[in-house]
Amino acid sequence: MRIVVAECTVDYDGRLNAHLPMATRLVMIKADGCVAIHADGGAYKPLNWMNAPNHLVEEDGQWIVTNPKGEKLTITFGEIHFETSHEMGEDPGLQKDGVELELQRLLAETPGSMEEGLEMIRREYPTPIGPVDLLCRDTVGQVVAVEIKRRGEIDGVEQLTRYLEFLNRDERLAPVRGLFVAQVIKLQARTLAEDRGIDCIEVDYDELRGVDSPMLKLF
Amino acid sequence: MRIVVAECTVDYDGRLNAHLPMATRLVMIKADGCVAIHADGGAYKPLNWMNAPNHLVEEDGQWIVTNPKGEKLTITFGEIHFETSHEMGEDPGLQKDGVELELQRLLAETPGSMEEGLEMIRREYPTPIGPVDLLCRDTVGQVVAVEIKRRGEIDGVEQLTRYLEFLNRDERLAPVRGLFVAQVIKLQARTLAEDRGIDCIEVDYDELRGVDSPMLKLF
DNA sequence: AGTTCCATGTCGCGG
DNA sequence: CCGCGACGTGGAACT
Repeated sequence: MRIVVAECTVDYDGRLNAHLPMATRLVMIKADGCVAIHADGGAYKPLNWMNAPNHLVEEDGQWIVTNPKGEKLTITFGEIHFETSHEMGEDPGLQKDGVELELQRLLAETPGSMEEGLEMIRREYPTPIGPVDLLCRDTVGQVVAVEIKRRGEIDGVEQLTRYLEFLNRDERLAPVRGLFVAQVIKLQARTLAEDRGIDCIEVDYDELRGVDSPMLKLF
Repeated sequence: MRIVVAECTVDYDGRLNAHLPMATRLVMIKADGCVAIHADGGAYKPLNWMNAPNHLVEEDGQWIVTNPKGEKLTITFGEIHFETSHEMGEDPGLQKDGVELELQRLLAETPGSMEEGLEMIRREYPTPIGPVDLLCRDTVGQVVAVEIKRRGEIDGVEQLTRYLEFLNRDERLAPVRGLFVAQVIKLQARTLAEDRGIDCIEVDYDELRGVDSPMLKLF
């Protein structure tokens, strides 16, 4: 990784056009050739960047970065305050825990934890406007469409409503009932859901992991 | 801005849990206190980060970064290869060109480019739930509500649907027809739109700019 | 401060 | 490779 702290102006010409006036910034070039220009504040997102793969030409106090998509980034340097370079090697990568897919997997394994006696028909059940997270059947034989979110907001209710509309056109399934499941459901989402006859359930991630644990296999 | 190149492990405990094994990385601390950890490849996005405002405690080869939301980032250092610090001052910021507002302006000037004979009634036509991008009238005198996006997705169709619901309550306008315009319209959005009787049109930005160009003023 | 919506989103998965 | 949806979405504009 090459690191430069310098006065510079930057011009991006690609999906849109953007310009940065002369100021002191950090320019970072990673081993794979991607370039990022950071200000000393704001956020983790750089002011401007070019992702790999791309081609870098250095000339005359200017770097011209181009990529196969036809985007172009031009960095014009003024005073260079500092420059260094380091070999860092491959990164082992990030390990994540506790995201939506995990939640869906856990619930698919124990549908009864959402509602007594609920049974899985299929995960990711396809509709013309996208897959329903879970399709289940309840104790009286009615089909239940389940939408799972980590955080239950209005968008999720809208999504489930659309699925129900399509599913209910299928006479082999209708009438289909909706079930909105999340770790936390916001009041507005709950209100809208209940207004549409959709049930809401909050689930606890750690508890689910417990229910799902190998411990149970002891009994 | 403080820049450190070092061996480190990182643990994030907040909206989810994440862990980075020991490896050489770049740790960046900006003047506003935000922290980002970069590998030497991938994209511009850091492997892990904490946005301002937050609180940094240095102790014992460890940095512990916390924020008011209760998130916590722990960086544990091994060998430190390099460290420096620079004052960079306030950044003048990015100037952009060619986003959604521009698209709306161009289409408002040449409504006929969306549909033959279409005429503008008003831009940003107000409704109780927000302004409709364009309100037009077609060749047979019917009112047309236009929603413009750079990328046409399902959310945009929902938005237009809500507008139409309100507009059609106004007997001076009803019946109002919907028109969904974007540079690219995704299949699912198109499916939903057409299911609701909303027409979809894809427009080309460069072509519009051409139609709108000062060249035309020569004739 | 809370909410909504855009983004050069990025990222990962499945066809 | 493209399409599609989630994301610690982030970040800005607006209420």
